[in-house]
Amino acid sequence: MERDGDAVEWLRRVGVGRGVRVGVAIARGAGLGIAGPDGSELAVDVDDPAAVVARIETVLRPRWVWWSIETTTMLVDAGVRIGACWDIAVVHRLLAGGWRADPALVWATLRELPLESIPVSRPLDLFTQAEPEMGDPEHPMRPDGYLRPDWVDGSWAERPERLARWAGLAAQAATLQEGHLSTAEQTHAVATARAESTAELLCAELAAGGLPMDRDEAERIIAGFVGPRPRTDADAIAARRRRDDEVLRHAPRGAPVDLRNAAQVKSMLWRAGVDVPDTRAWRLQAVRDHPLVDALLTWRKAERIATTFGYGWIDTFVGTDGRLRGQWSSADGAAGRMTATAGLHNMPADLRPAVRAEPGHVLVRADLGQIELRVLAAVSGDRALVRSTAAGDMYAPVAAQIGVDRDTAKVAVLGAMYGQTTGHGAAVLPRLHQSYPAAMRLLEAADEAGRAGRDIRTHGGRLIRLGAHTPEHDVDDPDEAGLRDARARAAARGRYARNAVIQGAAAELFKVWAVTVRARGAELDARIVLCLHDELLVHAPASCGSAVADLLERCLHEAAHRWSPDSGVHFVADISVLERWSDATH
DNA sequence: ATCGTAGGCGCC
DNA sequence: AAAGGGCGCCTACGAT
Repeated sequence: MERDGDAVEWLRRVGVGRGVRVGVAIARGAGLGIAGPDGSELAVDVDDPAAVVARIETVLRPRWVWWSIETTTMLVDAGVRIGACWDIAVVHRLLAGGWRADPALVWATLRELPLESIPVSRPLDLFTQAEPEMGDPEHPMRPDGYLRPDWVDGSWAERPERLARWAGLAAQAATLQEGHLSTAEQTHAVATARAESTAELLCAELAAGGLPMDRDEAERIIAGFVGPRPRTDADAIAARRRRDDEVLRHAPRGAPVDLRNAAQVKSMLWRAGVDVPDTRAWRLQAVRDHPLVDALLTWRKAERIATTFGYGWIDTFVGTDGRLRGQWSSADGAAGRMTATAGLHNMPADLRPAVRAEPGHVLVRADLGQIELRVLAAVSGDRALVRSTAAGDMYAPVAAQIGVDRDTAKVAVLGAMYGQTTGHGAAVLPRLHQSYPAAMRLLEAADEAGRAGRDIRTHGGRLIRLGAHTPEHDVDDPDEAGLRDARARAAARGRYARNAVIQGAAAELFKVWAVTVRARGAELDARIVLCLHDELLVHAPASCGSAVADLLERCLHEAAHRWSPDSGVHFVADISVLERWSDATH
């Protein structure tokens, strides 16, 4: 191991250039460690490790390898703009499923050591003895192959030499992970791993940057639903009372009703002559001509604003700079879609006029058209379905092919992807099978795996864990209700798996698109400010609006090619340059 | 008092 | 015969 020296020169010497993986470990106040592709390590004792990383990034543009989100956050907070990374925790979740992805588990998994025996550090007390040291405590790995618990718990960050070894270990872990990905049956799992890693970086930037909001406009919209901002608690209670009374004055006389209690609402409706199995909005919509029901539905909408997207929401999540900030996760625990808190992913359409470009800027919005159906074509390779992706509106050729109207075709296709087999769609399901056999087989195979409790992988190689669930035939001696229950659960797992292969693959393509836009948009000063499953919102200088729109389109085709090079599937996006998010013609 | 669950609803 | 997936966030309620 070397110490200090010029990091850029050292990395050049060990063969690092654009896209070459470089292990890195940083800790404020303790410097940084970096590791080259040949296994050599360099310890750098500096006060500002982020600045060193930034300089290396500018000159060499490597692919940074790190253990987890802490490094990502530290660099983003320091304002360092990283081009490409390999996030070991993110790749571990992709390969192995589950959420836990700390270095001890990742390393034991990669070394194929028993996971039950991963050592943990226990505080010393009267009943435990200090463990005898195994091997050299200055090295992160014990002779038995496991990582030292004290290193995992944070002593890797104590000195530059340790940081260098930690970085070297990260580089080794990434190489092992790449090996596993390459031998998986998925051909493009390595590309997915890279994109998923960089998506995690994008998430840190989204959390730091936020979504530009027009606070006054947001408050105006909220006021329209729930009245002006209450000045006192008594004010708030009175306003709430007034909203409740608008519903209750239509209610039959009798016991007082708490509108926030579904059971009481249901019985109130029954007393008013409305008999419903539950009080969900889509069910009540059918009987909206009843004044009580209409008042209740109006109340629910306002209540949503009052409780979730009201003044409190603004105060909590919109900063003084007018940016709405939440936490972002690059892959949920199920199929791997991005998630966000602070209402970023479920902001009511009514509030979207308040999402607005800053002065001198525009929002460029792009959303993918029929992404799940196109993804189904790509992952199944169904020849007929792939051909129909040439159309801007895929449902047109599909409807023509199976001989039904467009709406029926759409319901049938969505039903097949989500596991719904009743209603209009189910009737034409046999025709879907006839016309698109490979696509339907893929969905059925996933469904079957889900029912049987067999793990599956998405197109990009993400493990969907299904094995922890008991298959129905394994339940011993069930009673009738128990059997019905077990079957219902198995069917639910089937639907889950059926959906996961599509939703998960769509999420992978989306992230490749997003990180491509992130990379190519930098020179236009275009920043992604929102990712919404099939939609990107980019904030850019007004002079770049049309250039960014073109970029989004080009990046989509580049991403599709990278994610699924030989599928021949055509992806489409609806792209517009806007001042407000809501200005899009929809 | 703190926790998990259920019903509900927003978005995709 | 019947069966729609995911997420976050709210409230009420029952268990601990």
